[in-house]
Amino acid sequence: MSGPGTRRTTMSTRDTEAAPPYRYTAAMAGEIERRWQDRWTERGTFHAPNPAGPMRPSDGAAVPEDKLFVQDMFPYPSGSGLHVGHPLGFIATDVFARYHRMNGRNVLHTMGFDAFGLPAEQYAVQTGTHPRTTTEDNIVRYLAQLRRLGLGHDERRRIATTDIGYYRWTQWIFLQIFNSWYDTDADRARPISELEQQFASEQRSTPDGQPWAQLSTAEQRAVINEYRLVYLSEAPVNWCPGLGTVLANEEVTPEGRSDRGNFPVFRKNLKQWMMRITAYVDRLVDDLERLDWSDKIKAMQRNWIGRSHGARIRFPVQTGIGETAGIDVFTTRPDTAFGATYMVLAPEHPLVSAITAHHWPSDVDATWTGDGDTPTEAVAEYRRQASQKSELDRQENRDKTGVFLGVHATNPATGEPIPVFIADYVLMGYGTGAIMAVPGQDQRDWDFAEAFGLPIVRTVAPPDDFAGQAYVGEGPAINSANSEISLDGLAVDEAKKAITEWLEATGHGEGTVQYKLRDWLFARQRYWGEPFPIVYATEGDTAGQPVALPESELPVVLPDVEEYAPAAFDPDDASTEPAPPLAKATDWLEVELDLGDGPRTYHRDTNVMPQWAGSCWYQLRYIDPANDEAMCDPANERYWMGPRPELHGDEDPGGLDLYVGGVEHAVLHLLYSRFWHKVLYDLGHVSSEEPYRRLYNQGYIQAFAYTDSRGMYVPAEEVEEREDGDFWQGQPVRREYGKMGKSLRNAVSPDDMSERYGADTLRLYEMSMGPLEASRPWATKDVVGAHRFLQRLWRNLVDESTGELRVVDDEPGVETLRALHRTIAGVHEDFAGLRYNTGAAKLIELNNHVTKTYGGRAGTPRSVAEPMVLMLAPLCPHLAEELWSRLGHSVGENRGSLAHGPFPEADAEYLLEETTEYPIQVNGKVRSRVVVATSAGEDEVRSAALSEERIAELVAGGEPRKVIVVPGRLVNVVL
RNA sequence: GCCCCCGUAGCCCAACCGGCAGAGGCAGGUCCCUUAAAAGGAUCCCAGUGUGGGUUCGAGUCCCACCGGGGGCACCA
Repeated sequence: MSGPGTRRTTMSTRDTEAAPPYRYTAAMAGEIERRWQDRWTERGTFHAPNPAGPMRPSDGAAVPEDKLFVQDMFPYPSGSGLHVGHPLGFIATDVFARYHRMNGRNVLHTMGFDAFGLPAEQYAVQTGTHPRTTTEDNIVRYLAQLRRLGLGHDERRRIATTDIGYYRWTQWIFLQIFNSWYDTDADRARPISELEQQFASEQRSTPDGQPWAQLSTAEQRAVINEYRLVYLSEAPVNWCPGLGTVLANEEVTPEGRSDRGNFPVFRKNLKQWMMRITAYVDRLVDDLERLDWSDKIKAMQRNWIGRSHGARIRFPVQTGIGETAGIDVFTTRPDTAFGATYMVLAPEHPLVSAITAHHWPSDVDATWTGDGDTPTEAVAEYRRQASQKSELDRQENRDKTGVFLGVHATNPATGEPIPVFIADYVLMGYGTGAIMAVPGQDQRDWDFAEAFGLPIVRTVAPPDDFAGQAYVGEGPAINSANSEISLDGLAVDEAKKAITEWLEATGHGEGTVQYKLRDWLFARQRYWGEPFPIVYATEGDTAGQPVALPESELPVVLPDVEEYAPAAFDPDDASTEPAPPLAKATDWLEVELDLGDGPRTYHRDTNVMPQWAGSCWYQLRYIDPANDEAMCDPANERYWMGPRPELHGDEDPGGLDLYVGGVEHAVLHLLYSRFWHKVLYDLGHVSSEEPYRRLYNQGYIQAFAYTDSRGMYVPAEEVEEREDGDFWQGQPVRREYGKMGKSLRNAVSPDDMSERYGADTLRLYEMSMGPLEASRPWATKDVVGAHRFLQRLWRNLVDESTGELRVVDDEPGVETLRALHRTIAGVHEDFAGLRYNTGAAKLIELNNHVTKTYGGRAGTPRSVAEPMVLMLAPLCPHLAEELWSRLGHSVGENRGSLAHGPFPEADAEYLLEETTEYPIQVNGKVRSRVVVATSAGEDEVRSAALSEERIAELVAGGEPRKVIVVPGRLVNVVL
């Protein structure tokens, strides 16, 4: 009889017979891991005390001055759970936190959830399940997966952005920003009340000059609203019918589609909430220099902000009805103004209609008219065509097109008339939407000039051997003089300075700075997000004006609604309008409030905040998660995040000590978060000027994926790698490489790896497969190497057949002590520098030495075993705790846990060898070697090398030209 | 098109300020244990650093050009 039951019995009997009973197997690892995870929870091992509030030390002791705040970019709890790529950063921060905790620092490390977001909402739309239910179920699942990895989080500090107790403070911060304005003189945000005082005391005059006191309440409010850091504006925004919401610029891809979901995005004029991030633009750029971030991320932020210095120049032009208007252009090259031979406006430029001529000049060039009978006609047709071009069309087709407006402007530098065109290579969204075209020094202008037969004048002399068209490099100015000024002969920088002074003196323009960054569109017409703490009066002269709720009205809780969907829109239908789901929550919508002028009826704002809101400030809530009085006690913020110039230099902006996450948030989360933090700093709520002092971007774990002959993905797990190729179920498959996930059918789950090897093995493998910042391929077959190492280490300390400790009190030999202390010194450096791959290699090397030396003896000397276990602990904490406790540390301080140390210190005595072997090179090639005392001076080493037999032979009695001695390294004899 | 990063053994990766190319793991070979097997033990094998120049006593490391891979930006005035 052979049923499934019989078979299983046979196999398990075999297993138990085969493996010694006390071997470190996956089953034993699992048992050890669960046991220590329970102990850590019971004992609150990773609870980090705060200086103030409920988390201050229970015995009244002061918190250690030496602290470390480590943070991961918190995950969105998706329905598909974690794959082995996700925890790479989580494990890395855990190792870092554990290492520093063992070295006596007070370490804050926890993890929460970025739990508002589209997937739960879309699932709700499909199934009717409340997004909160889906979200909370997913969080439970994530927590189980995270727990299994043995992450040493302070679980008291977990938050989810969807917790009402959390988003109450997100709303509070919104109100702080709403109730602030940017004082450009003081270069900081200030409370709105101070602006009101300035108006009331006439220290500041109103925009139209009317005395403040004569304005009605509604008028006063309207004036104030224009200054707020959050404001409503009617402007072209990114409308995404496919998502039913508007989006921020940062959420739209270069192809003009939504970052999430890849739906088409249309420009549409809508009234929307904006955050005045542009007020902080200079500080956001300049303070990058004070941050310990990779150059790559800094470059991406600088790029996005796009600050360029240049000048604004006004070109006079006659309108169609004979009036003089001015076309403002922005240029980074005012020095080339003498070479501006024509002008171009963006097709959407507001001046176009006003200045377009009614008739073509008699001598008009046929290629300039776009086949229109009149300029008006040609312009209308060109505008129509331009509006229909998608972003992609624009990028793919870079042939220069445009039409002449039939008018000329005057180049203020030369005084010459120059023709004015519209062309779609000039964008309305950047600068002033108009350019002076300088074909001699700009390739785009050159291309257009060639297509339209326009004159080209060089104003910078290219080098003699220059063979290109437009010349954008350095060189002396030429052809650049009028009766008042000459730039000729000046270098580019000098010429810019000189012309800018002349422009300012003559009123033709002025030096200015231009940015690509635009204000942050902050509202979403979705359900699953934070409601705005804003209401509007329904009657009276202030009706329709936004009014901030007082703090006492917080939180504004998200109401339940019948329909979660914003509305079903055709993703390609640009004519649709946002229809927020909250507008349908009628009971919630209307509210009776007394906001200072008696009870009145208000209706609530129906927008919700974007997902980025909650992640803008979560580090502050980790610090003080249970605080009901404030988002965060200032004493706690100062301790965990305050500047420490004595450690980090005078320019230290403060912020948490290590932030690890993927590079994909370079211009979204990381920019928004810095902005909010700076507002909070200006308003005095935090002592740090930046949220994240040090940022480290981990690489991605990718994996091979396989497609069959039809191009369909097959489960990567089941693919056989053979010498003649890769096969799945006998058929050949093609190998690809990409992100791990469901769509490529190549995801590997951490639970599965824990099942097969234990979480410690998984942790060790992930940390040793390469440097943290590098992306690399996952290879399940390699995991066994990490497991074997742990088995060997276990075997060096525990008898596999009896379970007895095999550790002796003998003194280790000097070779072993040298190996040990070299390892200790190296591991310290590697762990502190996040180089876990080399740290792990050093531990394996030491263990190999121990195996070789003591494997055949009665046991491993305790004085080697203990430090080895302690050094392993940050990487493989469960196994290390288990061995540490078996080594007899089960009682006493820290109740036998090594989580708080000690961590071994290297003894300098064993780091230096008594003798050093020097390789001896002759003309750069190693010919021999010689052993001398480490303490030997250069001369001794030199003579030892020269008197070495083979070298003496090669030198053969002559005088070497040169002998180079590199102390501790080598000797090179040059003949 | 422009900018940044990376090319070291069959594979993943080490190599400090330029100083003996190899720490570690996978795969492979041989042997041991074993009726057999491996997630056991021992041991061995493997490249001259993408290519071509240059600087240097000496280059994986610095410089130049090119090739290949990855990423960012892209008609930004």
